[in-house]
Amino acid sequence: MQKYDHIPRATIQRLATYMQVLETMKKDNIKITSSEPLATACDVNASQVRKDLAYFGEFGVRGVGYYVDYLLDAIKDCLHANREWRTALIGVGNLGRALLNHQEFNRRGIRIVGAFDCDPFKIGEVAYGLEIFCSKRLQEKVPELGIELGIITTPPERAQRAADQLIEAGVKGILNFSSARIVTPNHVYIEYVDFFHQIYSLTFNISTKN
Amino acid sequence: MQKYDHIPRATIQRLATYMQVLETMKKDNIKITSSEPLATACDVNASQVRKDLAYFGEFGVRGVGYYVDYLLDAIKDCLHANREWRTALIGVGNLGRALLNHQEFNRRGIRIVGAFDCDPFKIGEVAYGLEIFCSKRLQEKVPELGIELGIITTPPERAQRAADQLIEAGVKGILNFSSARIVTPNHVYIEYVDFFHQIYSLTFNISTKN
DNA sequence: ATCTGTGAAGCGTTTCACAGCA
DNA sequence: TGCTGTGAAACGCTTCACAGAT
Repeated sequence: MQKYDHIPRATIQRLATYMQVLETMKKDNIKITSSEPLATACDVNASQVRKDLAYFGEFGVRGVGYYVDYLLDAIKDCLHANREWRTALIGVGNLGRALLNHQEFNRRGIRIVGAFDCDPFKIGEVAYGLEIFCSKRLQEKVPELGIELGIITTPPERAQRAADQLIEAGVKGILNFSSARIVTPNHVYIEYVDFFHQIYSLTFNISTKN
Repeated sequence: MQKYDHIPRATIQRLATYMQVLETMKKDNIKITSSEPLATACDVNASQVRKDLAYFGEFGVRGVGYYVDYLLDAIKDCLHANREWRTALIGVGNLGRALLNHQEFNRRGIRIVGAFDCDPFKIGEVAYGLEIFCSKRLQEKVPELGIELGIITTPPERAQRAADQLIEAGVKGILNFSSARIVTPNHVYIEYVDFFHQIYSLTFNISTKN
């Protein structure tokens, strides 16, 4: 797929942003765009957009720009966002339930097909159409349901154990919503969602820049 | 506070991570640490930790390391995380409700003191102890309640309008959970929380690195 | 004429290596 | 001796400037 062996992490993040903006353009029936408006919408430099895309191929037409539909598909291919990813969620508390009910996952091909928790009071309950299983059953359920991704929404003190269970069961990537840092082997990717980081970025900037 | 005029954005993000790790150490009754274990826990280089801290001051003791309590306080000061930030939330849907009920906000001094929505069926309802007001009343409520931050949990198509209302009412920073890109004037800071970016980072890495 | 794709330059962050201090 | 704090080197990402394509 890509032409280069290493692609900056920041490029991957931006591709996801371009995807979002292109989807909005598509909805607004915009057929053609170019690096300049795309860049403006994403708060980056126009050559940054072109360079990011160049890591993966040549998706534009010189003198014209980019066909929105085509570029959107191309970016989805780059990120492997154009297929389904079967996913397990561990920790059916407030946040877990909110995510189970979050329609955007389905719309984007992230299919949450298993819900797990270690609280005996929750096990067996059905939440948004999914039976809640004991976390110990990940071992059997991950292969059975063809699960590749895990989402952790447990309290922080249970996050590492949840991760260990996911890893042992064979998932390839973990999205961690708990505030705990987690150790994974090299072949299992981990990403953190901690919006307090962004909040502190706000409080820092507000307080510092006059 | 800080000794340098410009501090890398990445440094701020990492400080938030150090804070998290130090809080865990504090809970585990660890009194002294050093750049090496801190770095390992955060998946960064030890000199990165020292350099990040050096932007703000000298918080360590040569030959000894860092006193956990002291360093934690110092970092909180750097990020202005050691005071209350009165906050408004706009968009009381699933995600909005999950956040209103999220105890971590209180624990960290982010006080959500106003809930707003433009759906007439929701206005007047009480969600987790907060009466839901019409978004139009931000103008009056933001000064009245001393609100400085705004959290947007509306659907994407209403995000810009929500932001405009927050900005006009005088908030200084916005945390946007909707997938829409938002335009703000220079004096209003905006941060995006879009975990699909992280998901795509996972799907990309899983698919690419064999 | 216009906008992409890209080598090279510029710039900012990360890492190194070591002086400084307990 | 051990660990911090820091100038300097290394590195990688971003931006520029322009050749190339329509």
